[in-house]
Amino acid sequence: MQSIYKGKLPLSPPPKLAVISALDGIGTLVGAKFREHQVDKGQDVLRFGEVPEGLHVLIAGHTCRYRMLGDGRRQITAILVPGDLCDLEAGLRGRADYAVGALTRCLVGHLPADPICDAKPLNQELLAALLIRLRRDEAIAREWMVSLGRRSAIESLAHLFCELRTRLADVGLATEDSYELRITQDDLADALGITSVHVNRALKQLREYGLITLKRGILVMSDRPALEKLALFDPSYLQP
Amino acid sequence: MQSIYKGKLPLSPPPKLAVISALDGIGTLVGAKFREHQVDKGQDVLRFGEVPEGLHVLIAGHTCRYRMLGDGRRQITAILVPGDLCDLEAGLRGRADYAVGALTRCLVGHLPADPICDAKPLNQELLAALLIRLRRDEAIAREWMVSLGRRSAIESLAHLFCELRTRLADVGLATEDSYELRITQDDLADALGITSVHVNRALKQLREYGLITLKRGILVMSDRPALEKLALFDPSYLQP
DNA sequence: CGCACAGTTGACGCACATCAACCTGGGTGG
DNA sequence: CCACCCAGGTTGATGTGCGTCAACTGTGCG
Repeated sequence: MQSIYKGKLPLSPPPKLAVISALDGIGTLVGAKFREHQVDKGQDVLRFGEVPEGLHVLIAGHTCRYRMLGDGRRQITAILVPGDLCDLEAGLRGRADYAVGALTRCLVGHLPADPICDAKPLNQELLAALLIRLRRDEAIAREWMVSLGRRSAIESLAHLFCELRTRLADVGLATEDSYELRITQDDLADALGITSVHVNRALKQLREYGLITLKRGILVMSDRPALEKLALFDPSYLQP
Repeated sequence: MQSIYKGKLPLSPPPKLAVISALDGIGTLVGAKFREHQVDKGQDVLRFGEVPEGLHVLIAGHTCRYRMLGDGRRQITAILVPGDLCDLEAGLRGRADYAVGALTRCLVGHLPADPICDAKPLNQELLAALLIRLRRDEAIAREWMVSLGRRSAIESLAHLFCELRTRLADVGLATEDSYELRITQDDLADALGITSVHVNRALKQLREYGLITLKRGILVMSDRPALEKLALFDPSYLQP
């Protein structure tokens, strides 16, 4: 595991190979030219209601899908890791019913034309690969609903840490028990449906239990089995 | 709006025409022979971890997707209405990471062979139709996450009622302000991530505010605009 | 060196959970 | 046809996990 950011800018080469290989079935994309650009923390990759042009692939950093309620309440509905498609199904048709924002400074690949809808005849392999990703996204969404509805704050937090480790390990960005996580407690709170104050207290608990340490953006699972047990984590939903 | 059930058995013809027409793009399915069978309340249409054979279409009644945690906690991750595919993406490959259960007695259509994966070359229209449904399912899941994480109990309940009205109206099973809803408070609780006692109190509040009545399985929205406002309901996520 | 943002902590309040008792209506069987 | 039965609904009393408010502390960056 290496830091993506040395100093201010992500000038150290992001681990592209692993990420690109994560785009397995979407390999055709790699052939296509896609333009990389940097997005600052807090910026939107896709605004709510926008009709996205093409596809956005996250290459380095973390983005999220989120929705706002009129009075300022925010719910993050997905946290994306390198190799993920930010606006997976938004590109399929119509305007997005969610926004995509950057949780850290990140590097995003942009494919201007939409290769799914534009290609005629439809690229079958691409479509199949897309279906697999849609399916995985939905499985993750289901698991988040379980956390939001039926897990306690500390269980939800532990579960999120376990899920992210698995997903990051899939693209070579996590070891067996650690990874880089530079997301603020405010953002974690909006993902878990609680307040940042309570995220802080739950983190403290996990630390006191000797399950994790989280310092300077590096998460270490000191006792991963115990953490997974506390979280009621069953990774089968993440398998292809 | 007519009752599906007269007496004990759903012998009155379910509103098949509307439901079938809801299968728009999946019209090819209608050509195929699919076997109808009845499922009693509480029975599973698909068990957790099972590899589903073919597809299940809900024709009458309500089913749900749900997940159990080891200690008995349950979270319903989707409520399905006639015209919906119960195991939409489960059929695409592999074992289901959720179960599908009947919330009321229902009528389910079963297509034994999987027309998506088996057909070679892939049926493009069918696939496109399936993508649209996947996309809608995911939009609904996102909105549920917003409810679970950021709406109060009464707002979530109101929102669910609004969502179901829209979805049922799409298949001709709801008027502008009423529909049949024979789901128990226990099931509503597991969908909303709260307890049935609290569902009861939230319902009482909505009744006292003059927004709804719910008697003998008939939900009437006495003041739909006010209900939608309370729920922070924006139906755009349900549009195709 | 100091600003600004993120994290930390304590006191207190509320939404929702828990427990337990009681009600209600429609289905069933004698 | 009535009397029972029991799942589901209703209500009150009390407990608690998380929210709110507010002050303070670290830490990275200009």
